[in-house]
Amino acid sequence: MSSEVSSAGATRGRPRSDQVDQAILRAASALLSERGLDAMTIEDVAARAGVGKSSIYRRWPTKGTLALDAFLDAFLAQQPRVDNGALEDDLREALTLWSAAVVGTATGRALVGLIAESQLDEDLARGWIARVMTPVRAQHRTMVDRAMQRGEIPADSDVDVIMDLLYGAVYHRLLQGHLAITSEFIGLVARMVAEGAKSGAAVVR
Amino acid sequence: MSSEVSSAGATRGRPRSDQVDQAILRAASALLSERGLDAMTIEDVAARAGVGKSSIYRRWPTKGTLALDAFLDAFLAQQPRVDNGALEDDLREALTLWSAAVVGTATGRALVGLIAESQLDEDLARGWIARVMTPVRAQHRTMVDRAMQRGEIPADSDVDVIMDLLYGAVYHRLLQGHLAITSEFIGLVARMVAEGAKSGAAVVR
Amino acid sequence: MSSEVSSAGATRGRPRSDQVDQAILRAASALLSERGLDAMTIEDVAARAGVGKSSIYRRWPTKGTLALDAFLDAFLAQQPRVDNGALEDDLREALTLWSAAVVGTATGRALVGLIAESQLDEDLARGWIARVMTPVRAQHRTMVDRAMQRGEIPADSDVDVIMDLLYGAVYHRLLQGHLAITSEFIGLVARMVAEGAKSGAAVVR
Amino acid sequence: MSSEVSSAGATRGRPRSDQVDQAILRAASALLSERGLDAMTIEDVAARAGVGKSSIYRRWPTKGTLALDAFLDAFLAQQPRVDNGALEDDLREALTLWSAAVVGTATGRALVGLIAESQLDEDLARGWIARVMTPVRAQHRTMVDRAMQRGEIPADSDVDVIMDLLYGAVYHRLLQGHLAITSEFIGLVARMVAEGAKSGAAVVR
DNA sequence: CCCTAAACGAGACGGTACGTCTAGTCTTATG
DNA sequence: CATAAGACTAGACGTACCGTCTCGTTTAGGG
Repeated sequence: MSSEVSSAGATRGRPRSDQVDQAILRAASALLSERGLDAMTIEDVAARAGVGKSSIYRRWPTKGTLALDAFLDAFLAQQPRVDNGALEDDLREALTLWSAAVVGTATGRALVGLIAESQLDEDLARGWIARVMTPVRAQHRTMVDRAMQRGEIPADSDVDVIMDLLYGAVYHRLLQGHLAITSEFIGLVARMVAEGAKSGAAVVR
Repeated sequence: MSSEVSSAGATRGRPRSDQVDQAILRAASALLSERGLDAMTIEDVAARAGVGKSSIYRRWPTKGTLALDAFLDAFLAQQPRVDNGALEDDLREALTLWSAAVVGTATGRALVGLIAESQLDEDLARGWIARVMTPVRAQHRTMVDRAMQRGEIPADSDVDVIMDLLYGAVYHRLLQGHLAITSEFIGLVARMVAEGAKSGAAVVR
Repeated sequence: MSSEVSSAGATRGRPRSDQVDQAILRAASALLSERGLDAMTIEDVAARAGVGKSSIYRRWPTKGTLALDAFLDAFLAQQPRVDNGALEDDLREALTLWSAAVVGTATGRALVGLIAESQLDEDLARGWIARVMTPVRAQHRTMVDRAMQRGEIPADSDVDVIMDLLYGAVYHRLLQGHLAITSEFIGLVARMVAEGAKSGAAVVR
Repeated sequence: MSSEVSSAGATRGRPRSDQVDQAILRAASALLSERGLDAMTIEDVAARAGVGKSSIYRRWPTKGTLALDAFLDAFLAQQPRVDNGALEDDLREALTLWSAAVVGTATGRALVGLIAESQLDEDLARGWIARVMTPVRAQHRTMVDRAMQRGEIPADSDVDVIMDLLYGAVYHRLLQGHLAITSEFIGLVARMVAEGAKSGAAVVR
């Protein structure tokens, strides 16, 4: 978000300080965890980082985009690859790891806040898709790809739909809060999605 | 939300005016549709309704709860019962109706804003579950109940999980915005959920 | 400046609080004396008065107009009438009293700051003329009027010019700071203006 | 102001560029005329001159001192010597020329802004006296000196007082703005000062 | 002819105050 | 008592400049 590749080699003027980058991200990350996105103000971040407000606005256009970068520091590579040889097992394990990272944690509260904020902040919405959704889906998509290669599910399955069902269910409970995300729930979701996929239901006819 | 039953019959002083109730709701509803929840300020609602701010705060504790009431005016009974004799058809039709009401409409924007806001406003979160989630789910749950009675799916299926998969998928795309909600998508979701349910995957073992 | 006569008797809404008025003026006055107009910030005034910034902006459009009101509290009626029976004596005493109030005092620094600020703030410039220049000149003008009635100076003298010469000289030294305002200087100024007036030089031919 | 004589002959390193000097002064002068001293920011001057901010700060400690140099470019030698053989005539002509240069002109606005700023900037105040007041007064003082040599006014008159009366009056109207500077006003001022001086009123007894 | 120290442009840096906005509460006069 | 109006404290917003500080890049003199 803050990275802008200089087209030419023209680096004129005083270069941005990495220390400042780090100080801001650390402060933002801390406040995000402690108080949530809503209570994280730019002014507090600046004060906590020992930085002028303009140094923040120079780098991030909105609170959300800053929070996204701060969030990624914590969320980075927290979703490891899994491979159990069977689709249902892979799906269950992926969901279990996801829920461990997210349910009842500071990371989870930050994630929910970012989704809420991204409804209002177009920059954030784009960044969210590009830097969270896409990588995480790419990572998890390999589970489904392997199942297709194994012949466990049809080769022409719509992977996106499978992943939307899988993650949609847990995000739904996380965001609406109408029911708890238990291991039983995760087990049922994984089994249903796997069964549905095996039956060829995800093939576009 | 706004109704507070006076415990005794003691109704002293000037009674609350229904006209004021209506004026506030009409103004809130209009602003909600026009500009979204975030840009709908209590001050604007008061001005548009020709009402003092305190008359709003007397009735609703937060912006979100007011917006919820305003939203329900529009959303009320917009989700009709369907019955086609086959689970997949019922699910597809329900999703289709839901998406027609929500995708790209003012109602949809309001719905998304309310979900976002409910992450910050506990009163709203409770109201949202009680007054939107619960009724809509109850209404749609009958589709699954009928399928169980027909023997189309196992009698001990976990209906909540089925519904979370069904609605989770579409809410996911609505909130994350990573992919469009097309009729193909709806078709695949309905088919996969129906197939998964039929295979007995939703039964708690 | 802050007084606005309500055209009708319509006093709707919560009335402005006199306590707030006083608190703001007291704080502004203190800061004006301590640090001068330039270092007197609206934020400091609000903090010192225990008042929201908007309560200041509601009353005064600019820092200058607030400072003017604060200044008048201190300057009010500090320029008493004098009457010695001879124009030169009157002029000298008036200048002496003025310089005592202004040279090397907090009031003087405030006065100089206000004149400087009034070059940038049209509202303040108007207020300064209406509420400082005009009253003070009216008060001192009586000295010249009496001299005309006595026949000491021609009856058709231009009183404005006489006063501009008198006060112009001391303001000049006060603002330019090129030379000190001594009692000798004041004596010479008073004498020259009195002599010039007696010689009929101030009569428009 | 910008000239600093190097004590030894040690002029090592890259010498200051005259082009830069000129570019800064030209930009400052333009902005000073267009928008006044208050709206002339160092940042704008640098941008307009195509110069780094540090090149300005290297030469001038404050905005005021820069503005003074910029002002002098325009004001330089704009106040020519006059000699009519009679004090009153000389005074009137000097005031007339001064008012032509200053009343309602960009130069006048700059002058007023500089006087205002010099109340806050000690460096500027010193520079103002040394580089504007003193030269202009020295120039105009010759009028009074000639009158003394001619015997038109007493030889022991206090020339400073005479000049403070003369210029005090017009500066007063210029800065306070309570009354216009008309040719009638100038005529009366010149006559009164001349008459007062002739009567020996400016002699210290 | 190279060396080196200062000037140069650009622009980042920590600050500060601005004037605006909204929140939610409080205080009037009027119904 | 409810109401419309609007003042109240509080505090974040995003902007604008300040005066200082790094950068990489000239540009001259002195060796």
